[in-house]
Amino acid sequence: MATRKLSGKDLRKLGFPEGRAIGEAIKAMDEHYKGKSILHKKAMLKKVVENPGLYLKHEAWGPVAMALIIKTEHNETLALREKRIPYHIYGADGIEQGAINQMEIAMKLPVTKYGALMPDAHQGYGLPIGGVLATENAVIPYGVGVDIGCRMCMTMYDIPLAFVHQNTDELKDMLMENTKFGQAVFKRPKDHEVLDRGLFNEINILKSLKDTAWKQIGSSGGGNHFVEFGITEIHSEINEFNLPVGKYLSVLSHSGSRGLGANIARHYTKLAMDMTKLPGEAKHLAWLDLDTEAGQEYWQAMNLAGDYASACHHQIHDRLAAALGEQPLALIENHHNFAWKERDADGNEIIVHRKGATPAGEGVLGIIPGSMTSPGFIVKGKGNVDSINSASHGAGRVLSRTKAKQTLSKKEVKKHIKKAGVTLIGSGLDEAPQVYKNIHEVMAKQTDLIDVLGTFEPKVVRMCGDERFGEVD
DNA sequence: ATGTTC
Repeated sequence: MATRKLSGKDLRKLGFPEGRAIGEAIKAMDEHYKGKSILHKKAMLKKVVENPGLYLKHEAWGPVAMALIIKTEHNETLALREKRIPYHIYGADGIEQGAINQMEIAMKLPVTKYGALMPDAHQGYGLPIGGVLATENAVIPYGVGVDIGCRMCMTMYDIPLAFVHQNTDELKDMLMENTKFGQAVFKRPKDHEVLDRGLFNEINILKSLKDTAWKQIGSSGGGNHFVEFGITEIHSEINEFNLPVGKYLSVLSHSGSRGLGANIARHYTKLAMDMTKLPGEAKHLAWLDLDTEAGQEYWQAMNLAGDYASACHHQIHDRLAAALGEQPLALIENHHNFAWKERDADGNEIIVHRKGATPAGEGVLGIIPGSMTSPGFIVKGKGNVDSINSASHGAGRVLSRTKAKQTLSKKEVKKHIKKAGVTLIGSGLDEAPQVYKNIHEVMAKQTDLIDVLGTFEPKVVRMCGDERFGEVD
């Protein structure tokens, strides 16, 4: 039987309204009706569009039915508050206007209770990167971000530092063999408990993502993600790791939840935008009420993506620990791009979105990376209410990716990296050290938010991209 | 950020 793909036009003819239902139906046919005849598909689509209520729990047609029903029931646009709630900005003089504008809009949402802008802030989608937003009983998918549960992880080892200087090539080989960037994945992915979670079989969108999750586990992705060897220096005799003051060979990684988190983010953002219509300038800040099924689903899926991101880091560090032939002395990990249930000063529950911001509650440990040629910092939160217990998640960009490619020269960047004594695999001009703010200046803006326990100096770095670019001549 | 447009 001939089977061609049905187009959006075909679906409109069958009575599908403009909007997300068409996309969901095309996806459902791709996933569940491949090989079925055109007549069969059309008959099924007609039944769903005429009576979506019957198909809400259907494995294949549930998302289509949901999109059809939402389309017809929720259409009123909600108004923003006339006046924004006041909020703290850390290091306003170093933050681009676009990021501040986005934060001002977020502070006018009817669900917003508190907000703060971190010193590494820059413009993003919806909430700026470096934005912290506390809401009441609502979660904003784009307040969390696309790379759900993206995080930092560091392990420290009892290995003489001379090893770093004498065995650069060996460390490079370890990174080449034990990390995967871009589209690359491991031929034999390691199993992990997170892949066995029942949730993968309970939520439709997760069913379709389980395979991707299995394939990509332990990989790093692209963009600003990295895995690097470097030297950690512990400054204080009193530290959470019970380590003597001194220097330690360390592994530092930055990456997130890969395709799993990206698809969860995309799916629930669309759902939120259908359910919560907002004025144009605020549309990407659409939220899901936590009392709704969609809100509960997102919350569970977000937490799963966070656990998956953690599992990826642990596999990266497990592989490198095995390559080094040592067990780590200590492990530090913290995530950003996430929403947490916390309490405000009055004891009320708030939903705290940290989109590119580090949790910094009292005594909470975290890592704030600089760039590949400047130090990162092991920090301990002070629990400052004005920042909603948060700090920056890095130095922040000063050059956009496009600007970086236009203005920087490969030769100059390579020279700068070589001069810093850093060995680089991969990367590109858009991730050159020059695209980031001076980390020392950023740290100076947040002394009220965190204490510094130690520093990390990158030595052998791997990022996504053209391997020949990173090679030092 | 992402098998980078339903």
